[in-house]
Amino acid sequence: MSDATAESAPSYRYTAELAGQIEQRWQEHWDSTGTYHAPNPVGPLAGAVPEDKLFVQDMFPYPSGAGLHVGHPLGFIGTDVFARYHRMNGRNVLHTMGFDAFGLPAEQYAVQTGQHPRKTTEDNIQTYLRQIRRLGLGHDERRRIATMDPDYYRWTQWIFLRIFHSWYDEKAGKARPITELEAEFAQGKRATPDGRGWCELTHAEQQAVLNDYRLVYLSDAPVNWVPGLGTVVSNEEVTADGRSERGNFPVFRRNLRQWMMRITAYADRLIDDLDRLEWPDKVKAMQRNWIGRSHGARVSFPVADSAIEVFTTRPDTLFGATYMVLAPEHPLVDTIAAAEWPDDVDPRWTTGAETPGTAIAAYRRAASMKSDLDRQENKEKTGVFTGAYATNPVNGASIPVFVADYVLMGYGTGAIMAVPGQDQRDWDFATAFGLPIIRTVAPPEGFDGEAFTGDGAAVNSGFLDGLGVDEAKKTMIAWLEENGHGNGTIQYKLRDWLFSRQRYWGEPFPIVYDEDGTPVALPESMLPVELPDVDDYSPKTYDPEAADTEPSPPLSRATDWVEVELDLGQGRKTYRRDTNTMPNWAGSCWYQMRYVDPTDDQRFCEPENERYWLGPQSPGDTGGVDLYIGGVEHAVLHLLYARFWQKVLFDLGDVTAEEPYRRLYNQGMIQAYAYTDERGVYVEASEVVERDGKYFHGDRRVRQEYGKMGKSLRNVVTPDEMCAAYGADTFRMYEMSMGPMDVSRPWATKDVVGAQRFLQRLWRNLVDEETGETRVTDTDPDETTLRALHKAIAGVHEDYANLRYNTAGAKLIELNNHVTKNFPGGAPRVVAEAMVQMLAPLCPHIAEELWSKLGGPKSLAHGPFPKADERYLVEDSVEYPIQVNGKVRGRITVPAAASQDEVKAAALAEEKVAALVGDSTPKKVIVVPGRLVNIVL
RNA sequence: GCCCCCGUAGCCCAACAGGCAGAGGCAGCCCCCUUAAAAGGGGUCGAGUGCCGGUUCGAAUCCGGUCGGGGGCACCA
Repeated sequence: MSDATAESAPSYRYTAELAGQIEQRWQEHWDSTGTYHAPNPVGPLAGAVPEDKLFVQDMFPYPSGAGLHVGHPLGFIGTDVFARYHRMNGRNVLHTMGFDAFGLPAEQYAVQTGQHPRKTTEDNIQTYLRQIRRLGLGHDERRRIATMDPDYYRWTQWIFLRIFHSWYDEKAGKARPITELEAEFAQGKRATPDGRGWCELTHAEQQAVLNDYRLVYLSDAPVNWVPGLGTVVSNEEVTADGRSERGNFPVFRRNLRQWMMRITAYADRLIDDLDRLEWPDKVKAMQRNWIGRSHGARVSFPVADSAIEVFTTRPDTLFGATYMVLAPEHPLVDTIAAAEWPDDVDPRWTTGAETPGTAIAAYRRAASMKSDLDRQENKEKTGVFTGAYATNPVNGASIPVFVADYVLMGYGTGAIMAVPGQDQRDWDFATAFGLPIIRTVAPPEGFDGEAFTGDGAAVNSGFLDGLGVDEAKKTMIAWLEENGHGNGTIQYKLRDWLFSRQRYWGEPFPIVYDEDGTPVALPESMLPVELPDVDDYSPKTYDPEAADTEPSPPLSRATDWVEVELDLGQGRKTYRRDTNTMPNWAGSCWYQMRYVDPTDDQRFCEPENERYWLGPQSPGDTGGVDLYIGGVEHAVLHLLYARFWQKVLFDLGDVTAEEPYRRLYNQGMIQAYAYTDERGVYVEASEVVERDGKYFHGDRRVRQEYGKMGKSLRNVVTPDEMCAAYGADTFRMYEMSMGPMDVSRPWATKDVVGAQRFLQRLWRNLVDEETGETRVTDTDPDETTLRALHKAIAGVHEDYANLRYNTAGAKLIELNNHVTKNFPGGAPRVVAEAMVQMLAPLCPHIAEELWSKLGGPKSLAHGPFPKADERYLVEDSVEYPIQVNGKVRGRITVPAAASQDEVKAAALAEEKVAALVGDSTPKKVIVVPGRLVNIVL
């Protein structure tokens, strides 16, 4: 048998080939028997549902052309193990995966090749499906969805209309149907903006009023226009240096008529409800930071006939406001600017210009030409005096008003009161311009910094003197409100969500415009509004720097589609369709609900099914997906938008869950080494060898880098290669044992063999490699083995439940090593069965195969899973290490039931310890039950 | 600049809630099987927890400082 070639491994050794056969066979079996179908309470997928359910979800992938590398499935396998563990323990588990199918790459490919994005995307989806099927993921494939399917985006459009037909009632603190607002106007319960009666307004005027309340509304406010992409993008899609996240093009602020989602109405709830979620602190912090709630006051500073409104978080420092600053774009700049400089003007304030007017114009021009990057990198304070003076309301002081670009139009009121004593930016400006600095909070003794931002007693502040910062703020706000100079207020960084894109490959808006240009919502019966075919998929793109260009979306050129004749209740009329598409985030804002009811054509999700899978599980619970795994890169965008939609639908009574994702878990990134040669060109990482700590590609010395896996770095390893070389179970086992799920770590192909060897050993303990027959025995395992077994069972339960797959795997290896060592003739049946059951969540195929070899009745997918017997978890006797002054000096073994005094006596009697203690009396003897004894001399 | 996370054998990682630093894997070393080979079998070696200080009978674990790595935000008033 052993004298032939390399093929001469025993016929039933668990090799990659055998693993592959087993895996394919079981995948087909699962498929054909619908093993992972999870029944719904009602509807097409209805079945008998256990009360105990679990909804596990992966952040669904955008199917890119490159397919998956080994980093992608980490989370997919993680959710699968979790799902399998709970399914085996009797829960009704919903786990599936769909595709975030709209997106720019397919559209760009279409622009280049003319291939319809749908075709590209469908092909890519097939690749993804092939790859994930090979991994043996237990998905309910009946629930697969793709956001580009009209059956799916019909409901995305439907939800858009629900939001469109709603407004936020601040008093009630929730969204309500817009018809109720309209009724309030019509009944005169609510005044129109200009005081006319509702009936006196034209239809278009009425609609314009309602537009200002709708949760999704048309706005002419400044948006981020990216000529290089030919589209606008949201604030969240603009990087810190003012460029587009996609394509890295310059972004320009332009006033364009666009759809906005009134996410700001939910700012408080989006922040406050974070406390109710089981999410990583890091993600919560990022969301809080993004929403940026700050408490403070609005204060009005009179200047000539008008007044400058400022927002400040430090009203307690008002007495130290020695000047004011307006953003260059602030509308009041022109109003208040003086015609001439005052006689004694500081030359630093004028930039040498003849008049304030010319100085301001020059400064504005210079500011507008500075890119955001320049403004950021160059923090030198610049500015120019307006020639005007404002009055500080607390003390009547006359303070100069400047224009400076360190104040941003986009935050607060675009104007500030400057308190150099308590704000470093103001300090810097004041120093550069020779402005007075008044401290209003006493810094601690020995403070040698500039602006002091800490807590302390108020000074130079009239009626605030002596108060701490918090108390002083309250007192000042009360004073401002009493005297009509301002009021306490809350400011947010969060802006409304720009919701239109000038692209082809996205959801069309279910909106048409009438002859007045008033938007009209299409009735539900006309959904979906399907994407028309076009000749040219590209929006008109421009020179990236051409700020003054206009968006021209591809749909606007589908003239037959744009112009429609419809009867929308006023007889047949011609309307124009909205030619924008929704942003890529729309489809992922609600997909968990469609997973629940993927084939329902009456509702986006049947209420009973929603309540069962996503509803609150206890009073105060937010509801939502039980476990949501994905990368931390979606911390703000997707997760904030999805929470917002969820809350609107909750307010409208469409869903019972207040939050989409009750528990969130971020998987770590699998990174990899990459190598560059002397020219800096990447070489194939798999061909690099290490010699004496140096790296070589052939004979050439190469340099090692560490980072993401990517085609351009030539360091991609695919799950396909790994499955071919080792089998899917080995690959799964390896990925899960590399470390905790949330830790990023380097990929190491050479380590995969460890997982392979484990499975081979386990297989060999149960199966004769020569004959394929089982070799389990019916002998009763000894006490030690039973203890090892039940300890493993208890530990593995806990590890699986807490996503600690690396330690669960280690415990299985440990147990298997015990079997190898103690049962060379084959594993005792009870141990073998439990081991296979415990292995199943991690390595489902080999577990199924072994289970059936052991005579298990059917698939292991729904259990059983072993339970630990308490009897074997408690020890009869315990070994105590004896420390003398904290160092281990000896050991004793005593019955587990021994009292502390008995343990103490035994410890002191121990030979080596007794020698050390000698005649002296120990100061203290500490007995930690079950752990150790420490004798302090 | 502000905020957050992480530093344990050559490498990836364990150590429940302060209690014997090691569960597991890779690599190394030794032995076995083999004409030979290894994705074969058995065994074995290996760090005092980045550094300094504190609390404690006892610190990888808690506290303060410091160094190194990673991430987020960034003229947000």
